[in-house]
This record gives sequence, structure tokens and C-alpha cells, in this order.
Amino acid sequence: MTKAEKTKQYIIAQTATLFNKKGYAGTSLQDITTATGLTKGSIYGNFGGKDEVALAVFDYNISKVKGILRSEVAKHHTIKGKLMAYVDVYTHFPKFAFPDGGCPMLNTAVEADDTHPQLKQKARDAILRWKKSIETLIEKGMKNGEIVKPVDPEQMALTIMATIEGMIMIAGLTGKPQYRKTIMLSVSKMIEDLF
Amino acid sequence: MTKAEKTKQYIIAQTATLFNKKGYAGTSLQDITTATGLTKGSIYGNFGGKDEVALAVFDYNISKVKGILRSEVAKHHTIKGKLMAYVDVYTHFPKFAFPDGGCPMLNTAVEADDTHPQLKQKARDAILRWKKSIETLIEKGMKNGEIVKPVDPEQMALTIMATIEGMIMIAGLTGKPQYRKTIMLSVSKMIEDLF
DNA sequence: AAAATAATATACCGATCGGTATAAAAACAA
DNA sequence: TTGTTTTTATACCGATCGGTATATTATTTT
Repeated sequence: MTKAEKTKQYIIAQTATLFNKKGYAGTSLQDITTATGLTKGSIYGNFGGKDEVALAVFDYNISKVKGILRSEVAKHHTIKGKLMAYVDVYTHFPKFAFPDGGCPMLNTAVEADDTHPQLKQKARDAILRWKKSIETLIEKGMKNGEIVKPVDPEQMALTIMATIEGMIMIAGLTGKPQYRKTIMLSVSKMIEDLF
Repeated sequence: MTKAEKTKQYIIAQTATLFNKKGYAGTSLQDITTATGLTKGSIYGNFGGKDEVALAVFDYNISKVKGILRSEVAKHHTIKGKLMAYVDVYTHFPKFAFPDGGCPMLNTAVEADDTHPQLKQKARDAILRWKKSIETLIEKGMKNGEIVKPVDPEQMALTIMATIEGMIMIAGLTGKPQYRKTIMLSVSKMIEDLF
């Protein structure tokens, strides 16, 4: 890894929290230089502009979350266990190395809705991949006989995702950790009902 | 109503969509003057600053949503009907006079999370009021015998709210109206299961 | 209608915005 | 080690940011 490549990764890692907390419009070049200890020249030597940093940071944050979910899901070998792994991760949210400032998909979706098409596209892709992976799990469960009740995989996936994302918003806004547990308990019941 | 009061209301109404779409940090004084056709002097003659406009706009947007919900809920005289009115409103979301740019609570919650304490407080109050009103409906249903199954009103309220807010995010991000209907169908099932 | 008051427009403030040209320094290749 | 290329720092650009002082225009009150 060349020096520039290392610096690039360093900039991304140091500003990941920043962008996730303050958003794209709320994060200034000065914030970036302060967080990294570098100067504007260095930032622009490694990135084409603030946009490029933001896009790279989004990928970084998403892959962080994805990595956690993937490894937790892999620990279980039943469909039920794998689905419950999602509940586990989001119930114990803060324990995991989640990026500060909440879910990057939610944050980006809300901020980029009418302003930053590229970021919005990235968030859209991420959420559709997430949807697909839950759907696939449910479909496998139906094929291998684990899930016996008739269920629409898409509806189930969308509902689980919506409840989780809404939970993140409500828990973050109210500052009541109990709300997170309460809502996630409902999600686990939804999943339980499939079996 | 004095002239100034009229102008104040005019500024709020003209910038309500703006703030809801672009957020607090993303909306500039110039955006405000362009949207209203007024000048900075006029804005500052009626408000103490951008913050004051933003706070007033938030109240305006929330009361708009609240008014729609209240009138729809009032059309029904059973608890089930009243709860289903929420589903109705959010299912046919765009038909109603909702502020463009999505749910003001969600938007404000995400943006103001680490930046604007006053706005965050307003969003928190709004969501707790919403929670309370759903809880009260469920409690009434339990008292008058409409709801027979044992249910935790708080858990039910939180779960319904989370699912709705997550739906708004997902539907807005993906641009697929069908997702809204699919998720709201799940919410209506949750409510149906109470009776 | 005249005087007092309130509301709006103009012109400007310093600070910060994202971005760039260029020079100094560090890393690399020979 | 020397020469070349890449990386970083400095200094600056015009534009825009939120905000204000003041002049001008409406709106009230008398």
C-alpha cells in the first residue's frame, strides 16, 4: 500500500464519524482538516473534493455495518438463528462498533433526499441489498421446510427493515435505550411467528 | 391580525417545504428570501434569525400533520377504526397535504441529532406526544372491552410508530410507492391482531 | 391629514465556505 | 546519492454564509 493510499484510508477513517454525525452539508473542509490534522492541500491531493470524501466515507460506514451483520449471521446455522442475529445486532447496537451518529443509511437517506443524488443512489443500493439478503434468508427457510407458515418474503423483509430503522430514529431522538429493546422485542416476535 | 403577524405567517408557510426538504443546515437565508420574495431586512424584522424561522417552521409542519391525523381519527368512533385511521393516513400519504420532503419528525430527528438541541427537543416532544396518543387509544380499548388480548400499550405504540417512520424512509429512498403499501399492510395486521 | 410607529429594503460587515495555484518536503527510483 | 515523482503545506481566490446598521417606505394612531 503506497503512502497516498494509506493517507486516503486514514482520512476516511478519521472523518467517518464526522460525516455520519453532522451530515454532508454540515461537515466542512475545516472539520475534515481538524479531524485529520492534515491540511487542505493534503485532502485535495488525495480526493477530488468534499463529494469524493463523502462518498468514500459512506462506503466505509456501510461496509463496517455489513461486516458486523455478516459475521453475526454466520455464527448461526439455522434460518431462525440467522434472522435473530439481526435482532441481536440491533438490540445491542451500541456494544458493536457501529459508527457514531446512528445508521448511515437512515442518515444519508434523509439528508440526501433532495440534494445529493450520488449519495442517495448509494443509500438506495445499500438498502436494496439489505432487503435482498433478508428475502433470500426467508426463501431458503421456506424451501428447506424451516418456515411452514405462508409468508411473503418481500413484505416480511420490508417490515423488519422499516421497524429497525424507525427504532434507530426513535431511540436516538428520545435517548431512551429501553425503547430500542422494546421495539426489537416486537421484531423478534415477528420472526418467531414465522416458525 | 397585524401586518407583521401576517408576514410572519407568510414566511413560515413559504419556507415550510424548503426546510423540510433541505434541512436546517442546507437552507440558507438566500433560499428564504428567494422563496418569499422578501429581503433579509424583512426576514430579520420578523424573526430573530434563521434559528427562529426554523423552529417556527417545525411547529407549523408538525401542526399540519397533527391536524390531518386528528381529523381522520375523529371520523371513526371505535378504537379499531381510530387506530386504522393512522394506517389510512400514512398509506395514502401523498394524497394528504403532507409537507413535501417527508416526515418532519424524521427529518429533524436525523439532522438535529448532534447539532441543534432546540430542534431536537421539539422533535422529541412531538414524538412523545404521538406515542402518548396511541397508547391512550389502546388503553381505552382495553378498558371498554374492545381489545381483549393482553397487550403492552407502550410496546404496541412504539412498534407502530417505528414501522411507520421506517416506511417513510424506505419508500422515500427507493421511490417505490408499493413498498409503502406493503409495509402499511403489515401495520394494519398488527392492529388487526389486537382485536 | 399629520405625527408617530412599525415594517421593509439597501448596502454592508467579518467569517467561513469549497476550491486552487504553487512552493516546500518527503518518498521513491535510478 | 542523485534526480524524479509524489505528497503535503502555505497562501490565496471569489462566492456565499448569517447577521446588522441605517435609510426608506408603509401602516397605524392621533
